[in-house]
Amino acid sequence: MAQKPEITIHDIAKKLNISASTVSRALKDNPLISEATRQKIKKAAIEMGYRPNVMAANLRTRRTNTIGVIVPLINRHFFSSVISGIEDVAYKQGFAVTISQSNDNLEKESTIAHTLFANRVDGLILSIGMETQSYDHLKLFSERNIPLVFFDRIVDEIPAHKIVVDDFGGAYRATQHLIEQGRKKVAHIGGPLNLQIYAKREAGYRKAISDAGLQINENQILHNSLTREDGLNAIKKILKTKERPDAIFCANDTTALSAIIHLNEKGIKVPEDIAIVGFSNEPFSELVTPSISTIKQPGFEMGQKAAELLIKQIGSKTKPKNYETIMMETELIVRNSSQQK
Amino acid sequence: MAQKPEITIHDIAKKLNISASTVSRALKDNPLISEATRQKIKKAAIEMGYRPNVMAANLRTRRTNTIGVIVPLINRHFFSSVISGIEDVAYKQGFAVTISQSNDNLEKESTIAHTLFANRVDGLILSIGMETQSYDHLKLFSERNIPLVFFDRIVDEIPAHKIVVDDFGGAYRATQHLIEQGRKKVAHIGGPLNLQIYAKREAGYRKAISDAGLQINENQILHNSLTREDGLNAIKKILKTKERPDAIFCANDTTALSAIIHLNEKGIKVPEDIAIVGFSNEPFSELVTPSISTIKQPGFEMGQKAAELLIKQIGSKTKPKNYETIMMETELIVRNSSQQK
DNA sequence: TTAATCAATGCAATCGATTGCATTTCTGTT
DNA sequence: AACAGAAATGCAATCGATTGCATTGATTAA
Repeated sequence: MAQKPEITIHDIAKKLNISASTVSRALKDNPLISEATRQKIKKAAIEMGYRPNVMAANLRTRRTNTIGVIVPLINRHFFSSVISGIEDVAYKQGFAVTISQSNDNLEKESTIAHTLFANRVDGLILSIGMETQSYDHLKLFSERNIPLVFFDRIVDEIPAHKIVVDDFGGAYRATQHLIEQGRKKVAHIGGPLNLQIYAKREAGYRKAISDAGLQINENQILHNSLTREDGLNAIKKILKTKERPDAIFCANDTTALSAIIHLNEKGIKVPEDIAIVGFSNEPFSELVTPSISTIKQPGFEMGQKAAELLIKQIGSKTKPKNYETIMMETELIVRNSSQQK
Repeated sequence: MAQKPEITIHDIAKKLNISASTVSRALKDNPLISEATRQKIKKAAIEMGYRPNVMAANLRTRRTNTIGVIVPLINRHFFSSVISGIEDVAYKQGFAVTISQSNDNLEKESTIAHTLFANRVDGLILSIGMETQSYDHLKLFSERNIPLVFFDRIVDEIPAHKIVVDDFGGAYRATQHLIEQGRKKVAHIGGPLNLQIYAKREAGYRKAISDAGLQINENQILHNSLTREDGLNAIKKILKTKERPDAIFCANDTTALSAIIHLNEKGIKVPEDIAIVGFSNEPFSELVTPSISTIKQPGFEMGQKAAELLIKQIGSKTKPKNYETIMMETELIVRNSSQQK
């Protein structure tokens, strides 16, 4: 199949009447090799169209200089920001990054993890899917001491560095903001509680309500997978409850969007009748009418931090004695869905 | 560093007092191996926690079962749809997919291409970046007969299968639609002409105008990189021209969005004063007010098709005698930015 | 001049799985 | 019991780069 034959260091060696070891060293700028031969070898390598076979090198060195990244969905703004942050740091340090998406599907997540493991990535950065409640596919990595860094959707049970945002604080702040707008009955559309982030967002919401001396209506706290459709079902359900709320804190922007669209259609005014705050600052949140108040997460910086921690760990021979959990600050962005002009 | 030692087929072989070749064959379900030994070996493999070293196998077989994908930006809806389509087909056929983004930056695109090449991906699917005008990094692949499939932003000079949408037709249809709304002066915000897609969109636009017997105002055809900012500059420039247009065909939704937001701010009514059509059907296009009329591209299907063609090519020993260019249909979606209610 | 030192290069094993070919072990037939 | 043929297994080379150790040649010190 190959028309141009593969050129190996042996071919270069033969042509120059030297040994393959010398070629290998010269190409790696090993100082043992004299300047003259180095030049000669590099010149020949270029002329002959030499392309190193990374697989062979990796096999020998047991390193791939590759970082695996698994996210639920690559086209969520938050996740793609994190990926950009990871790439930013990784490329500068000479690591390649291979990105995969689990589609929030446990089976696919597991397949990907096994593939990355089998390909011997030097480390893994991931945010688990919504379905993920068993972690065998991740233990693979910890058992073999392959560095692992979680971000956002982390797993408590597995010791590793973790980068999270202050979900509790963000949710607290969001809810408090609604209360400051004079709202007394704040509902909540939340995510699956097996994911810590959603548990924390709900906790922050609850704390803000009780700190304000208000009542929680348990019928108006819903849990689902936070898709567009889930959001629609949730808002419908909420509207059917006895005491209609005057505000909703949504655990993501997608459900906030569903709610707004449905309320618009029903002629229920946002924010006058029902004020809404979302979470994540998806790009669309500023484009809808009314624009969505939301919590901004520093995705790019999280990615950078994750990559830094991972690469540091890859570089060190020993297991870190203690694992850090880094919590990044969030920011409340007030837009029209929660505040009257 | 590794606590659990790596288990190889040799370890299994030693333990069972058989040869490594038998182990290798058994694990690959080679029919040469008797059912009994196969069972025994698989059992031992699991017990001992064997994990195949893909690098070693790849080195030997010269295949990686991996497809590389390079796109300009992973968080564009169109591109992520294509990626999902690729994954859909690839995973079913046992291929891993590694995704990279060039950020429309030639240098990064080149680095990625070299990395993928060095890692011996079995094939490459890509859509080139806006800056890409030299193709040395892609010739790498064609020279070594590594299958290559382009989609959307293709390169004419390189022989390969290509999947495109009917940009000309889509643009023609979009412009025609504006004309059907009674518009006589249609401006165009276009992309860099070194990319065929933008050249074709412009051509379609021009054809529609001339077919309708209307005049083109060359001052009102602008070219830029189609970012949010570029769009803003473009609309400002257009508004300054002598004869203000009554419609704009934008080569993507992002610039359509910029235009709409700016016009909203200026109090110029969309679509009454200026009607707008975009391209790509980004998710936000239905969310803005007014919602953006646009051209929908079948991203998922394009990805599927690209993966199919690529995998077929990977499987065959010989170079295809002729390369296909598959053109997929687009669909005009009429929303409020171009049609009064 | 000789031994000691250093710089430059080469040898050969190694990483782990695969596979063409050789060899052993069975099975059935006469 | 002997043998052909099939079935199962083993041997050893191979993929291409890396690297510890040995060797060569050159330089310096004594």
